[in-house]
This record gives sequence, C-alpha cells and structure tokens, in this order.
Amino acid sequence: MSLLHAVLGFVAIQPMTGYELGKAFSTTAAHFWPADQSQLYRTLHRAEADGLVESTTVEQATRPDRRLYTLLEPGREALEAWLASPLEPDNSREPFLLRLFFAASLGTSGVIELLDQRRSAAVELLTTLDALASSAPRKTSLAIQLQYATLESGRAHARAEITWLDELRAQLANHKESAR
Amino acid sequence: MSLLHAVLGFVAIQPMTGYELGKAFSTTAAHFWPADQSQLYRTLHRAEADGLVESTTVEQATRPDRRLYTLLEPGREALEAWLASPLEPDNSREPFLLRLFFAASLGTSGVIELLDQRRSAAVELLTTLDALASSAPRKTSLAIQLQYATLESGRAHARAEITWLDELRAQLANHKESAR
DNA sequence: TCCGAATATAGGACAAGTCCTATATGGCGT
DNA sequence: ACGCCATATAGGACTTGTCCTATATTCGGA
Repeated sequence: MSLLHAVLGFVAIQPMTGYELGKAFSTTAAHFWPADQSQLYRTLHRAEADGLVESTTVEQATRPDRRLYTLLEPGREALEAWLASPLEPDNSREPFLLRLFFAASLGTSGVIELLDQRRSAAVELLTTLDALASSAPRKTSLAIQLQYATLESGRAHARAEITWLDELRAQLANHKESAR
Repeated sequence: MSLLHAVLGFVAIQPMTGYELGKAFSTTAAHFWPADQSQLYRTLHRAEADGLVESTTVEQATRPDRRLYTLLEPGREALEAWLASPLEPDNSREPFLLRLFFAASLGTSGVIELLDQRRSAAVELLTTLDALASSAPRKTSLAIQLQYATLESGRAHARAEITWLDELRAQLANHKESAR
C-alpha cells in the first residue's frame, strides 16, 4: 500500500514520468524502499484510475512516448492523510536474524563465517551511504533535511549492526577458545 | 520463502504442532519474523506435500486433534542448504523512513511530533526486549547463544534508533529556534 | 560489428503475506 | 448467563511484490 504513497510523495515534489520515478527511487530511496519497476507502473495506473494523479502524454521522436504524471487534489489529500495517520506497528522481517537463530548446526566456526559475511555486507552498505551523505546538498529546506535524515538513519543502523556483529563474534571466538 | 525455512528450523529442534509453532514464533521470533497463523498452516501443508516433514495425528478427547510434525531427512537437507547458502542482499522496507522522507509538508513541529511517536514506539520495543533478555536462560549451548544474540540485535538497533531520533529532533528544534 | 546499456512503458505468471471467517469445546471472569 | 479467551486447524479473498519477457530505438565500447 505504501508504494502508492511514495509515488504521491514524489509526484507532489515535481510532476514526473514512471521512468523518472524509478530513477528517483533508486538514487534516493533505494536503501529503505526498493521499488520494482513493474510495480511502479502498475501503481501509477491505479493512482490515475482512482483519480489521484493525471497523466499527459509527451510525444518523442525517437524514444517511446513519456507519460508525465501530475498530482491532483484528491491525491494531495491522500498524501496528507497518510502523513498524518498514526504510525503502524513495526513488523519488519530480518532474514539474517532468522538464519542466525537457527544456525547452531553450522558450528561455532560456521557461524563466525556467517557473521563475517554479514559484516562485509554491512560495511559495504555503510561506505555507500557515507558516499551519498558526503555528496548530499546543503541542508537548506526542511524537505532536504529530512531526506538527509533517512541517510543518517541508515548509517546509524549500519554502524549498530557492525558493532553488534563484532561483539558477538568476539564472544563466540572467546567461547570456542576456552572450550579447547 | 523463508517461513518454510523457519518452520523447518523449529521442527528440527523438536517435533511440533502448528499451534505450538505459532507460539514459538510469537514468543521467540516475533520481533524479527512475524508469522501469520494461516500462512503457518499452509506452509506446513506444503512442506508435508513436498516430503520435507511428516505429520502424525494425535487424537484428543475434548480439543481438536493435533497434527504433530516431524522433520524428515530431505527437510533437514533443505534446512542445511539454506543455512549454507549465500546471504541474500538486504532489501528491507522501512515505512517510517518513507514517511519521514516525504513529511516536510507537516512542518517542523509536525515532524517533531512524528519523531516523538516513533521514539515512544522504539522505547516500548526496547523495554520489551530488555525484559525478554533478562528472563533469558543461561547461555549454555551455541543454539541458545544465537537465539539470545537476535535479542541483542534488536536491542542494539532500538538504541541506535532512539539516539538517531534524539539527534534529529534536537537539530530540528534548534533550527526552528534560530529561525525565529 | 556486435553487444549491451539507456530510454520508456507494460503485461503475465507467480510467490508470499494479510485479514477474515468457520468449526468445536471448555474454562474463566463479571 | 454471557462473552471472551485458549486450544487447534483450515479455507477464501485479496494485496503486494518479484521475476521475466516484450517492444522499439540510439549510442558507446570492445
């Protein structure tokens, strides 16, 4: 349901085509809201059918025609209603934790390998986010500040993840040693 | 797809009924893997159809019959294969970040309210996890250690979330003040 | 010269998860 | 006395998201 709201949010900033929306997602929102291309276009169709947005076809000579989507008043209302609605309880899935939970049969050394793999991925994510953060624009408007804040959130959680992994790893390694 | 693996993981520890599985999820894995009751039973049916588990009906006088599921060899292999498979890239959705990203139209004070709501939820989660952690058994086996580690992960991330929220809140409040 | 990437939109098939309801009974609180 | 909760399993309807493919052209690199 939320992809619709994200679409409305982007279109509220500026009228866009589906393709541009895809770009906007992958460059600015990918780390907290991956958007499938197919799903994006379907959501746009539905939003238009529901009268939330309006599209105008822009013909192009060589490229396929572009459909430029504009936010309509009902769409803006839906967006504001979403922003003001109570926060839904957070029930996110953590595939890594699920695996770790059941990983005992890998043995201590196997689990440590798992932790190292996860650590690599977390470090990679963190460096990506660091790069994005350092190339971010000056925080002039509230909107820009908030967009930057989502980056900061990702960095904070990535750092927390790495710290947790290191502590767990040390604990397991230590335990293994003393068990010798 | 992962619910299947979680089911195999639990049944590997001990043969269980669907109902007991539901309990196991909600008491030990709820914070990183919510399991819908309907989905659970469907997954069990499929796992049995696929020859991964086997069920025996235990008749009861007053209560409905219980179907006790046992892990079969192919199921154990599937579980081990999953544990040894490469980590999938992490693409989790963060509805709160999505909302924050587009929340500028709420104004600084509206955003601060949003942050406060989120903070309350995070604090509540943290205290729940703290309680679970303090009532956790002694970390004797590797399995118990890993299960405890998932709790620690939740706590680490909850604390990171609270810290991030506090910093952002201070920054926004400060900005608002200096803009007067 | 050929292959892939970028531009631009769209549909089909499928997987996974959510929400609601149904069935049947016993115990507990108010 | 009445309703709700726990026990125990299951199906229907629906939403959301994923993966793959199709279409059509242009440009750049190996």
